[in-house]
Amino acid sequence: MGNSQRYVRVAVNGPVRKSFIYHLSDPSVCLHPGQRLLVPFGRSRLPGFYLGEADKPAGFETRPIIETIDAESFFPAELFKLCTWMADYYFANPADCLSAALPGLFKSRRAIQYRWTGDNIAKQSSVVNQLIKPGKRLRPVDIRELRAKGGGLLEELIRTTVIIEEYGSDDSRTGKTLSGYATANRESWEDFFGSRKFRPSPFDGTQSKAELTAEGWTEHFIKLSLKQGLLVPVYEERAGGIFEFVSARDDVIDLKLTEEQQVVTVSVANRLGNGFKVFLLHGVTGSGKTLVYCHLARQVLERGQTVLVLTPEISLSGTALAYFRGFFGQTVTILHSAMTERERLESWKGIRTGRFRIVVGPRSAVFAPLDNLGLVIVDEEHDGSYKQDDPAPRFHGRDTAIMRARISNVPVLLGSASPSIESYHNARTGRYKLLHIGRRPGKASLPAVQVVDMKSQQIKGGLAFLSFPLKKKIDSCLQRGEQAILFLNRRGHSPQLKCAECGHVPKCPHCQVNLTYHKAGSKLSCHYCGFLRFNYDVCESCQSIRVLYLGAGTQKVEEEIPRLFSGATVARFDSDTASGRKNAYRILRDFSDGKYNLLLGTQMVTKGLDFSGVSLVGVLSADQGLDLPDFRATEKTFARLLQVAGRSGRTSSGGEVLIQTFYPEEQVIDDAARQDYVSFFEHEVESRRKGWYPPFCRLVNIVVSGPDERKVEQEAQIFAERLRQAAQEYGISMTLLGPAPCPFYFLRKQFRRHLLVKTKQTVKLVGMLTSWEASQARFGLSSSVKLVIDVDPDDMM
DNA sequence: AGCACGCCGACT
DNA sequence: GTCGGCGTGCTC
Repeated sequence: MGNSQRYVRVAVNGPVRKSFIYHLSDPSVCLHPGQRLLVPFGRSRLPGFYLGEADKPAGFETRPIIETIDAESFFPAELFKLCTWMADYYFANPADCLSAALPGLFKSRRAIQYRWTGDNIAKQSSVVNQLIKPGKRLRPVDIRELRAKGGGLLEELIRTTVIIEEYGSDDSRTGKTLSGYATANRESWEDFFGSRKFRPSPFDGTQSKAELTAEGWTEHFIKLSLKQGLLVPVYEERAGGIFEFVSARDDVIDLKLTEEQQVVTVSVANRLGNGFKVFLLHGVTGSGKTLVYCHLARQVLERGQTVLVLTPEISLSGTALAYFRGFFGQTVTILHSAMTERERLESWKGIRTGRFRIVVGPRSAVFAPLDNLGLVIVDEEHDGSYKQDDPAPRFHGRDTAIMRARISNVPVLLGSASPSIESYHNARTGRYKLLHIGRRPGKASLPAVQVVDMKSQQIKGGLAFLSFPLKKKIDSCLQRGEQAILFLNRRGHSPQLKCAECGHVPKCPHCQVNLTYHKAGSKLSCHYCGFLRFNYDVCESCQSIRVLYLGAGTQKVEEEIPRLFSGATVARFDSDTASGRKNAYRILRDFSDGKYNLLLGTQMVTKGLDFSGVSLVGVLSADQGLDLPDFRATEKTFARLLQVAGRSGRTSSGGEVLIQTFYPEEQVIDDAARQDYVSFFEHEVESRRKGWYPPFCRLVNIVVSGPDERKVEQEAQIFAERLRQAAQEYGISMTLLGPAPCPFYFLRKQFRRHLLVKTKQTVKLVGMLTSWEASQARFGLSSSVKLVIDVDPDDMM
């Protein structure tokens, strides 16, 4: 052997953003980029991704690959290229990027399962006290326990086949998903629960586990009741899956394109098959962008190619989805956050095999393994949910989609009623081709918008959230038998509790932000970390019972509405009422069927909803977020106002919108009221130019966090200093701001400082960071702090 | 991320 | 004297 060894580069998941070199014990094996391999890593064995061949490394001995996990690579060449681009651009671990492209059921670490075999019984009893059932899976606790005993015990047990490892590349579970439980035996109910502290009533129909938990059931009681035969599990039939929530609009296929829509369609269609180009479609709300997408997609299919369509996160509402289903029936698949892992896997397989030729989904759908791509569409391209910021890779779905189109050398169409400043700037400067639709089809016209100054218009002694003009409008809307949408970007009951005697405000012990009062369950909740506190009746500081409930969230407004409007039936639509896959759909369907005449909600009501009965939209407060230290605050406010206003009068003429604000003189409010995007853009782009923000530079946000504030500050300072030096050595010109406390400087028990880099040379900067980190683990920072690097952040909170 | 190695304080 | 705290460094 010796010199004839074959060496390969492998990426493994985790915070180590570099590849590792192994040798193959069988040099004749054929590997493909992205193929999964099992490798020894430290004292454990991990799945990794094959990146390519390598030269014999100097300075260390390589270890051999244990085995290949999959017989082939799941990454077509173009997709592999996209993932490595993502790793390079967003300063991410290539393994994390590749993992993000695979269905959850494949996900590396969790895919490894351990099972007892029943071999070597003597050995078992010497290590584990409990009785071992052969074939039984080890629970995570068991594995942790074995690891804790140390000395390579787990490895030893694997070597002696007491335990076997399984690397599922596919799962063998039944297709059934548990949807909840039903009451099975009412007669014995009283016998069992009669003498207990916990005495639930039998219930009709199926209750999900979450619903039962809300009523006080514990895991323990559910298990006991199943054993006693009081409850039975109810499984969901998978057939149909997600589509039961998205009814196809059969009528759309016959809709004629308007002249404007036709022009746009032809412009993009002419580019099909002629290489990469970015189009930006600026179309007013309700202008029928989705219809344009469908017509284009049809032409792509006719050319024998496939289409990738990205939509913002929670578009379960699915106007877009309903259109695509109506047009393309079974050739379109949807990737959705509400899908089960199993459904995702099915969908993913169908895309690979070519059964589905159109994919509609949120940012993660950018990885859809489509072959022979012909067109990429990004709907609502300005939407913040395209940026992933929590787990790495912290990528931007829209920008990644553009890169995907570039790699496949096909056109990409971005659409929005309020394009991001970056995209519109690119269109203005000629990098993108600008297309425009200025009119709604048919008789529908843009709604009339009125701005109400809350400084003078509050009902005296009444409710702070409702002005007299809005009250009157709602009254007459309901009298006409029409529907209204009320938008309030704040969930819960009261965002602040305050002691009337000492002024004390209860805060989250982990995050130092005000706790929001939720009436249901009488609890205080932290909207950042989920911290809960029950039964806060007396001030924790002075024991006074005079606690004031300040401000208004959707819950409080919902509660006040019946008193304010006789005959109002209100549906609340926020993440508290619309959680779970069915609730959102149910609320929207009922509103659409006219069961309610008011829909009150947060962000969620602004996106893509299409109700013909709605003639009034009330924005209870336009100002939320305007005073946050966020360079995108204005842009987000404008987009939100335009979106929500667009829900009004979508089929009839004469829709109305009323915006309540404390800043009626602000440019952004005025532009939103006139629905004048170009005016808004001109002002905003000028302020970005002056402040040197994107699109005139790019941002990299670096967050240092940890439990010890002094340490965090100290390490952030050290990092800033070294970063400055390194940038100088590499000849990178940049402006470094900070370190400064993050806007939320204390979250989840962690103190946070951030550094903001403004530069035109992100690629060079990220390259520098990569080689720095490769030569010095964790950039030489103490491991008592965590470092997160976010390239092109959406916000810097 | 894990996990081992190593150098200082509270115990038998 | 040793058990064990968690700060530091490494994983091909």
